[in-house]
Amino acid sequence: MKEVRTRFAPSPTGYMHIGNLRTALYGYLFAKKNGGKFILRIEDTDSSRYVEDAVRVIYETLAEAGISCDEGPGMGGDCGPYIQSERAAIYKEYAEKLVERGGAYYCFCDKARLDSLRDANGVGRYDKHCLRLTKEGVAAKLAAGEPYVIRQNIPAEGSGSYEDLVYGEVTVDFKEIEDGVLLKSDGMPTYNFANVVDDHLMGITHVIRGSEYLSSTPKYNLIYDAFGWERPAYIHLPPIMKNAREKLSKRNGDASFQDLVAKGYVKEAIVNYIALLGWNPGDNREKMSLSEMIAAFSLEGLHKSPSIFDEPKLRWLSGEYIRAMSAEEFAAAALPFLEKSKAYGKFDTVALLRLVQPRVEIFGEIPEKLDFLAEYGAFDAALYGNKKMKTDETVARQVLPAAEEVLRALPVFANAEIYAALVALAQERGWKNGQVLWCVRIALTAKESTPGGASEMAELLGREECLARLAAARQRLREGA
RNA sequence: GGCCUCAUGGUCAAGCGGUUAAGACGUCGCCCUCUCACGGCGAAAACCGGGGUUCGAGUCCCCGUGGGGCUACCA
Repeated sequence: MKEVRTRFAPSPTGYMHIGNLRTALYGYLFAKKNGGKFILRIEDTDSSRYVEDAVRVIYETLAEAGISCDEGPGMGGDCGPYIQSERAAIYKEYAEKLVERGGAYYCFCDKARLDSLRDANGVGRYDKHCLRLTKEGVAAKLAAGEPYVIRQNIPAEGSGSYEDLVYGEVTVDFKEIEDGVLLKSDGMPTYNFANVVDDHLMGITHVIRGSEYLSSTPKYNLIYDAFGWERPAYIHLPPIMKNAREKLSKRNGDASFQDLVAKGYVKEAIVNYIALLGWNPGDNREKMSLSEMIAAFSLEGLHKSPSIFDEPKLRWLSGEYIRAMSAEEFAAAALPFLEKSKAYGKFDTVALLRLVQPRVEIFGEIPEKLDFLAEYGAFDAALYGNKKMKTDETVARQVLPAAEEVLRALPVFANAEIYAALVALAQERGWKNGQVLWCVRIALTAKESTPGGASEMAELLGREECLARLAAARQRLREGA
């Protein structure tokens, strides 16, 4: 059995969007599942669309996603170069061969003539005008230096069929296909030609790409056939949608992998989630590592219909990853986000992390969860009111001074001790635990909800700060009365 | 417009002729609980429509409807 070789062939036009990344991921999973190779190829034949830095973004994104390439630009491999703009001579050579084999022909028509072939709606197809040129005629024009393109010679009759591994049999009538340009007048190939030549030369066995190529694949097969090359297996993938009618795209301002990482989603969770968009492992597993995905990957699990990117579910999965992290792993990943919090540096970092780990789903939530610690100030006394805790401003007026005394006298100022002391105080004075704990927590934090209870907040703040805040809160209550 | 293609809860998605139509996210409720969160339990929620085929159809076929794609010297 031949070694499986798949490729990811992005064009460097900007961001690496989620759909693209999923295509890369499936190509990688399929190759690795079958003990094969995963190749990266840069499709930059359209110089007008080249975006500076885009290649770097592709490398970085793949690396961050944990997808490693076996061959590619700067990575070695026997089928290079892996950047199409560096392969121009190869395409020219093969285009000329294809002409000799009758699969293509020179075309010298200018834009005006091409435009005249189209109706008001821009619909119309090339009329094979230049196919009628004699060999000598072509040679003469070439010698005269006339600009030209090479067009594919699509049969006038018949149809092309192939078996897509996810969509099944696809058939397209040749009369639906135009004699498209294979080699542009600037000497560069179009995607329609370069992808075939490269996939063949690079030994690609399984072409994995978006479903937008579903109906143009028959014309690629015509090229394989004209050269006498073996056709690869095709695996077309449905798009990932933003909603029912719009594709996820940079144009729509939708998040890229990098954007999601910047928002604080766990990288592994993003990769895990997009793997699940259009594929399932055959059981109910959802949280899977890359190696588990490789082991479970199968074409049977691929879906045909588009799927909508659901950020809430990604959030949940990211949260699952965060909760599964060790404290050290969490600290390492969370620190850049923690540093943006106003509380950072003012309190014990380890304690801050411990508070927040079970309470965030993405790292980006960390600052907002902790900022209040450093923003303590006057607050509405109505915050003391909570019907379930059976507490209000009046209760607070009694509780706070007593709590202050207890905390001042406490020998060890730590969570468990503080909690025990406050509960004991409640017992002693006939208050409900909640009345004491709620009032103290509110006085200490000025927040209705906090990432931790009264005793945890107290420990974090430290005795001195607690006493100061309690005193201040008590003072305000007095003024309010 | 023509051609290709898709169609199970709000979302992801199991199902491959006979099921009380899984599961997950989200939503709601309850429990746990020093608030929040975590965790536990539970609920509501789906086969796009119409024809066939069949004893029997979410599952097969046809038509319609709706979505996506292609129809470039973009990929």
